[in-house]
Amino acid sequence: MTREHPSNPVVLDATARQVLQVFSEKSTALFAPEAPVPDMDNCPVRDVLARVGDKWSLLILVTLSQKPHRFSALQRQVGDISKRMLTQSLRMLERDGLVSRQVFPTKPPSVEYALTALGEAALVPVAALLDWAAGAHDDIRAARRRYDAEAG
Amino acid sequence: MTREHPSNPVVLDATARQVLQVFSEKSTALFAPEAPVPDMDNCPVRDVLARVGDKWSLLILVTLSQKPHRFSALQRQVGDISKRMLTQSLRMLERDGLVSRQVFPTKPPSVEYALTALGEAALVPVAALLDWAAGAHDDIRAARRRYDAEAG
DNA sequence: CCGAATCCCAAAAGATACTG
DNA sequence: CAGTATCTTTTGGGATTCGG
Repeated sequence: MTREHPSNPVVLDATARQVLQVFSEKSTALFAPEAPVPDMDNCPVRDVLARVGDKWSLLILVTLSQKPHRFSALQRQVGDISKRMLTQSLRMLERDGLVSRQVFPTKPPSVEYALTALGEAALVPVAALLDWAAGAHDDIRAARRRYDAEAG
Repeated sequence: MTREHPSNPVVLDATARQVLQVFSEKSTALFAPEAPVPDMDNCPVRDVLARVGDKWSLLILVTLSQKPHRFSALQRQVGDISKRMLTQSLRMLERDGLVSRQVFPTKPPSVEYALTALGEAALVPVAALLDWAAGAHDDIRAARRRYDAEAG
């Protein structure tokens, strides 16, 4: 399988590329005299990738995409997540407007978490990425075997 | 802006959802008596998300999508990445078959990194995700302001 | 039942110095 | 130039305890 240089010129469109420039915070870090805030707030990609990349957020979003869940039900469904991380993850998702939190002042109280419209929209490109990942998995494993074989 | 429950039933297709089930390694962890390998190898999603989620891989892939780069050029382009992390990230990307590494035994030696066909293919769904992130950024920031305002 | 607060460990990643 | 080796700092995340 002799691999030639892929010469397709462009993969990313202009928007994506520009967005990724912002992904690196170097420029603002260099220009800021006192670096007021490492402005995570100004970078859309870091925002979204921070959620996609962490261990639990995606799993929570997917679970909620099936139906709204209460805290404990959510924990059981996800399985091996601690209350601490579940709370923490939910707070971040709620803060970003991807998940809604509604308290029912019953006794004992119950809290219901659900996806917002924004949260559902987020899952669309994420699902596309996962589909690609599923399809490319064999290629990746093959590449990995090759690599590990020739250079242990 | 009163937000009602989003009631669109399905966001993820079957493949994506099934794939995400595997994302959690709980089941295998529970069933394995001695847990031989936490089989990262058998989970396509963890594989790909591990790359997408970390700080540098995406930036490297995008930089390489413009043209092949040598090691130092790549480091300068990315900006604030250390040689250590650049090496480490490149090794993972190479191992997964997303990036190729070609050594020219000149003196001093030079090494050229480039995207493989698989690497370029990966950028397609990634770009879609980034586009969504760029579009949703305003909504996310707005949600964040609201959240921080009402519950400092 | 839902969560906040604290402690503590292990992994990730930056800084620095050295090598073929 | 293109890394490797080592050290230190930072972060993520589990366990436990407490409160509303």
